[in-house]
Amino acid sequence: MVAPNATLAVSTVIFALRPTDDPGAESRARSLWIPLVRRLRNPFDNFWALPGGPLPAELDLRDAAAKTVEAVLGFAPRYLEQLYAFGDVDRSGTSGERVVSIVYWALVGDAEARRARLGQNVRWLRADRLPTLAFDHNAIVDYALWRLRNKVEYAPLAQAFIDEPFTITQLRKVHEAVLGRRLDPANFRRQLAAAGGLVDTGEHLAGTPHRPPRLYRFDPAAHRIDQGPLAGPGRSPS
Amino acid sequence: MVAPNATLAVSTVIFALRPTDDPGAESRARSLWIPLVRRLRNPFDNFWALPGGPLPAELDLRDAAAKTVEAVLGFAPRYLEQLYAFGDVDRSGTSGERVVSIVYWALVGDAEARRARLGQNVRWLRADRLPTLAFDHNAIVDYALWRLRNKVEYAPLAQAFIDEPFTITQLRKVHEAVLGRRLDPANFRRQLAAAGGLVDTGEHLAGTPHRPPRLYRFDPAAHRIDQGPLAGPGRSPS
DNA sequence: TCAAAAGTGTTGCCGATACACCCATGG
DNA sequence: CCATGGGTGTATCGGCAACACTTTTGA
Repeated sequence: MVAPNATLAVSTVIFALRPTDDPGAESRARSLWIPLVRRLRNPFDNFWALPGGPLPAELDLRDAAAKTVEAVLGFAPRYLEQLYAFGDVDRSGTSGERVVSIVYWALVGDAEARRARLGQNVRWLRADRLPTLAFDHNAIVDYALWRLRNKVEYAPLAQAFIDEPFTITQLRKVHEAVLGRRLDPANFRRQLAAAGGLVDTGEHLAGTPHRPPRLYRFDPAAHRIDQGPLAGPGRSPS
Repeated sequence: MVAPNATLAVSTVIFALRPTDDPGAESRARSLWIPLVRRLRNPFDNFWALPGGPLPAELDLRDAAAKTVEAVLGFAPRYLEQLYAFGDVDRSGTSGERVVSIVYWALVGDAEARRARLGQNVRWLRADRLPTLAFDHNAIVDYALWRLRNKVEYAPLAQAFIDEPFTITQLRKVHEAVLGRRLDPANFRRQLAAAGGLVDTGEHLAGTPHRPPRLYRFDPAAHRIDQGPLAGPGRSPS
């Protein structure tokens, strides 16, 4: 038997799509936000930090991350994937004890995030305009953002942000918010159809000022999202 | 201060290219091999396992993985990247204590691997024909193999297996061994040139029974390989 | 009937593949 | 001069981006 040799923490970068809330932006524009927790002790007292904590002995890593999301927002994430393990000796600051953090990233639904009641020391902050965070958390968020922006282009992640049924344009707006650029509606539609898994409900969204768009769902069987090496089938070894 | 809550281990999947050593195969064919360590105690007594051990308090995660390679083979890896953190509660077997393993994967040079003197309880095994290993190590190796085969197609990994200078064909043979399929020599050459970083030494390899092929190097400045979120520049956030 | 979004069609470009072909050397 | 691998050229295919165009609704 070997003695424990470091504190193991699990933290989570939780992404939600929320109104941009910017003086210059359009009123309906949305962007990526992250809930962060204010630290109440040193090191980094009063700095914002990723939610998380020591790994509970009875939980798998993934379950610990899911539990963090529940604790912060009150509901489960729609998507959850391990990001990276950060464990440099000096990452707790010069005087702190050594902590190895296994970081997950999560996506939560639009409607749920709107309803969430955040605790006293929790606040939503824009993912791309963060202040200096505690520890190495700025670098961690940047990496999670990079991963999200990459993966959304080839995996069906965007569906996690919105409810079913949805219109193609709603899904496109999610992609545009994540990627930060406009996408061609015609080509987006074709790519989406080619990827498979899209199911036409036959219904249409009413009340728009223009032609009513079709409403779609995703086929739950097809295109399950890979969330790690043991979650196959998907991109992982079969 | 929080009490340590689990044993943290670092293990490494070390890939080397070695002669296939198969009755049916061509004499010059090569394939992927991994050094494994025989366990000398329960659980999984006498099973083969990935090299590694508890995280030393004074080492970064990456350095711990590099040190494992040194300990097993006697030299440093040419490439090293974090693979995944495995930490399910029951992964140590039903009776074991909980261990969270942060797994790295490494590539080592051809010539160095040939010279390596393995210890008593270490042996090279074919990566794609492994027996049942200890713990969840079969799944880990499969995931590392999947990652290697993916990444070799878009990142300059193959150079890690061979010495400079090299011929295009030598590099192509590495790709073919890793991917397990033939590649078109003409197209491989063009893809490689388009990727950039290839430097013609102006010299030629003599002694072949046919037209002497050109010898190349890689430009060390260009195309540094991304080995994680903090190793930029590369595919990570800049 | 007009504005604007939904949805379809068409074209051109670029990269990858397949494969024809010439080059250079040892035997 | 022949066999063999080194190396270059080229036709074709398919995916993707750009954008023209038609459809459908509310106002």
